[in-house]
This record gives sequence, C-alpha cells and structure tokens, in this order.
Amino acid sequence: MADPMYRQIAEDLRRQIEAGELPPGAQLRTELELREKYNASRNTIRDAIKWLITRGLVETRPGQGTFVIETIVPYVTSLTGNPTTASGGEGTSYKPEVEARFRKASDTLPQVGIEEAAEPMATEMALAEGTSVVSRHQQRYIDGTPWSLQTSFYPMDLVQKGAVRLIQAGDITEGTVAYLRESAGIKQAGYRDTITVRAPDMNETAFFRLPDDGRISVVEQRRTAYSDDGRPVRLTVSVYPADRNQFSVVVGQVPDNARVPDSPPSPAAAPESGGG
Amino acid sequence: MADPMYRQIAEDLRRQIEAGELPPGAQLRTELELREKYNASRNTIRDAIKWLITRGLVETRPGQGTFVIETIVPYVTSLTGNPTTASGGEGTSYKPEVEARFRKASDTLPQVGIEEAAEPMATEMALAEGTSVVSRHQQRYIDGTPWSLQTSFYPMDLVQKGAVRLIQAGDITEGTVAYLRESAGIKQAGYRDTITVRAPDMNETAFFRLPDDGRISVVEQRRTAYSDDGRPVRLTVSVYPADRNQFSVVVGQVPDNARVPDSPPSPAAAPESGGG
DNA sequence: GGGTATTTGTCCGTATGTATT
DNA sequence: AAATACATACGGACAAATACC
Repeated sequence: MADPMYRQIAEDLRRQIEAGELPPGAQLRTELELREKYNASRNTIRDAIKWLITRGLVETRPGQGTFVIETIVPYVTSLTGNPTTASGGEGTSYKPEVEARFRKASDTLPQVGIEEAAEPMATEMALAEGTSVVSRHQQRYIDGTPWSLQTSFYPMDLVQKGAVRLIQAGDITEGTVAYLRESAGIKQAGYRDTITVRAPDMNETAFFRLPDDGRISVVEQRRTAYSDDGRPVRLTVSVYPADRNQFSVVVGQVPDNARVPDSPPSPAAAPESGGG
Repeated sequence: MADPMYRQIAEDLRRQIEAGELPPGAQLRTELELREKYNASRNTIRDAIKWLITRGLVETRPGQGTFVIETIVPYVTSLTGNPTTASGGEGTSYKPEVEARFRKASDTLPQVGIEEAAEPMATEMALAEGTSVVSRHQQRYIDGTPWSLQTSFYPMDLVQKGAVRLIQAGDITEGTVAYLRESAGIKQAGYRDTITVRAPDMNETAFFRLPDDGRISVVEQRRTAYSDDGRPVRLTVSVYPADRNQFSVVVGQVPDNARVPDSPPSPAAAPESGGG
C-alpha cells in the first residue's frame, strides 16, 4: 500500500488489460465512472490514465473515451543482404520485398535536392564540409500507413562521372546500386549501418501520425555504403517508427525455413530477468 | 496562440535547452519561480514540465529541483561478426570488445537454470513445448552502469552430447560457441537476429534504473544460432536500454578506418524530412 | 542526530473549453 | 442544438524527499 493512489488504479487497469479482460480496442469506463468505482477525484483518475498512456497501453479520444491500444502487425526489414546488388531496404527491392509478404507497398517519387555537406554527414561520407551532395528523399507506406522515411546522399562528383540520373526526380528502377555501376563504374563493395533509437522530431511525428507526446520512439538507421576502392559512395538515412517495425540480421548459414516471426515477441513471453 | 498555455511554456523552455542557454545538468527555476515568470498556476507549470519529461529533455528530483538531462555516451554493439567463432556480443568476447574502446566492462557470473520450452521460444528453437532447455543469464555493466541483460537457451540434449559445462554456473571462458564445438561437436554455421523496440518491463526498469514512466524503451535482440546441419542450437535474448546503446551492422567489404561514431547522431543534425 | 526551509509529489475541488456523437 | 467525454486551467492542502544549519 505504499504506492500512491493513482498508481494503484493504473496497475489495476493494467492488470485487466494484460489479462485480456480489456482486449485491444475495448473502451474503458469514463473518467466519471472510474471516479466512482475507485472513490477518487477525477484528476487522480486522469493521473492514472496518463500513466497508462505513457506506457502505450491506452489512448484517449476527446469526446469519445479511453481505449485499449490496438496492436500493429510489424513489418520486418532485413539489414543484411547482398551488398553488391540491392537489398536490406535499398532502392528497387522495396516493393517486391514487401509484397512478397502479402502487404501493399507504395512510396513517393524521390524528391531530389542539392545540399552542402554538414556534420555529421561530411565525416560519415569523408567529404569536406560544404562539398555539394545530391539528396534523394522518399516516403514509404505499407497497407496505406506511413512506414518509413528515407534520404540518400551521394557525392556530387558521381554525377560528373556519368550518374546524371541521380539529379533527376524520376525513379531509378534498376536500383541505384546497379545504376552507379553501369553509369559511373562505381562498384559497391559493402556497407555499414549504425542504428540508434531516439525520440521523433516534429516532422516525423506529423508524417507517421505518432502521438505528439513523444512516447513512441523511432529507429534511425544510417547506412554508409563503400565502393570497392574503399571510398564512401552513399549515405542513406532511414527512419522507422518503433511501433510498427522490426529488423532482422542474418549472418552465416541459416536454414530457409527458419522464418522470421510475423508478430513481435510479447514482453510477458520474454525471459524474466534482471533485478540483481 | 492556438496552443494551450502549458505547451507554450514548455516550448519556451525547450528552446532555451536546445539553444544551450540551459546546458545539460543545469537546474531550471523552481515551479514557484516559473509560476511567477509565466503568470500561470503551479499545476500548469507542472504540466509543461511533464511535457518536457516525456520528451527526455529534463528530469525532476524531489526536494532538489528540475534539471536538464545529461547525455550518456552510447556503446555500440556490432550485430555482425564471424558466426563460427564468437562475436556480435557473444560470450567471451564481451569484455575485450568493450575494453578496446577504453571503457570498463564487468558482468555477473552466469545464472544457470533448467526450464521447459514455452512459446515463442519453442518455435524459435524448433522444440516441442515442454522440452527441457538450459538457460544461462548474465547482467552486464559498462563503466559501472547496468548496460544489458542477456539470457541464452540451449536444448538439453546438448548436455547429453557432452556439453556438461552448460549446466554449471561458471564462466565458459573460451566462449560457448567454441565450447560446443569441442565438447559436443556442434559447429555453429550462422545466426539470425530479430530486433524489436518495446517498452521495458518492471524487472528491466529496476535493473537499468530507468525512469519508471516507461518513456525510455529497450531494444530486444533475439538471436537464433544454427549448427551446420541447420538445426537451432541456441536462442540468446539480449535487452539493451535505448538511451545508452547503438548498434552496427557491417556487410561486405568496408574499410577499417571507417570508424563507427562514438556519439549518437543528434536529431537536429539529421536530415529534415517527412511532412507529406 | 535533529530541526527547518525548500522543492517536488500527490490529491482534492471547481470551472470552462473543445471535440465528437 | 444538446449531451457526452476528454482537455485545460485555476486554487488549495498536505506529504515526502532533500539540503542545510
């Protein structure tokens, strides 16, 4: 009984949700009803609900009520693949990869721009600050839901070497990895991803339609691709909301039938650990 | 002026923080002082501060005040490595890998247990539900701070095949990958990681000393390792708090001097994107 | 160790605004 | 237009944690 009242109320509701008594999508009783049930003030009820909101268990809709969050079927992006072709969320392979999993993919045409390299991009691409780079930006959807944002940067001298379609807004249907090889003789030898989880910025919150209290984080993947002479040829920054994305990494020999699960491991099923 | 007052107050404080007028560690004015400055009630000031808290910008300490969050230097875990030895956060390579980056690593002795396989573990390890598995659990620290939790599961029949040290509490200093090869003739051929971002459970919140409002998520990595005959030999579940960890994936040929950055890309420096 | 001032945490009540049905 | 339900904002009171003397 050491816990404050709003926590006890929140834990009681949480228990009901996790026990399935309040299934996803179910409506909770109104604040006034809960106020009577728990014999607390409306503000205390609201404190309890806020606690549930920050844990992603419920959401409130003005004029409607409070509802148990409905889970999203995550999409699994593979981070490993053949580095000399396209893969791991790169270019042309996006749509077929998604649709192989019976989901509808769509994306916007690349928005092309020319920028000056600034930190930390300049260091990651081994360019002097202020060097011109081409940026190509795309928004991606799965089943009509905004799913990821991707911006690729290329050193401007690739255009001079023949890769002129980089600065045109159209799709490069064969994939930029193949296009750079054919047009400029750049052979991609490998890439390195750096993956960070952080809070979404305002643009991301708006595009992904995330709750604007920042409780859902995004995964930022920064992929630096290198040519066979060891020079960076591309930086691709992809941003994925954490509530609808998973990732997989495959190293070595793995049997084909070992499928990636289609739903996230539930916290309750994870090994109970810690607290030492 | 469409924004509610608490938001305007919060945005003003946020601006000061992001402009550096309130550097990390700095103390904000007290709720009563802010109340006078913004001509609002204390509860409205508190709503503004709560908004900043959920965005990870400030923290409150009862009896002391409100402070700008101090950033943590993240540790970068590599998810790719040589699958036939130890790597990618596996076993014996943990300490040397961490200390190569001039940081102090420590971990607890493995806590060994025997459990019955339940879902989703049974499916991931291709075992019938109820089959016995050995679990080995460790807690890991960097620079004295709790950094990750790791539990590995092995089918019990590996013990019968000779890997008896799996069920002993001591460290397997040569690494379990090497030990399984020597003792039971199991050659690890590869692995698959599935990576999910989710809210921490209560054990994790306590062990990692996370704020108990759940605003910092954890990264859950489930690694299924396969032997050369294509059978799962191990499931390792690692949990990392998102505020102090980054990950890297390397595929193909990448130059050595391309170092992973030691600090996270700041949201401000990320390419501005999104927004329909 | 004790006492006091300071600061945030919890809880109450009330009034009014806004979104939805 | 009316009813319902959540959102914002005010005010007050006391508790709990911390720092300082």
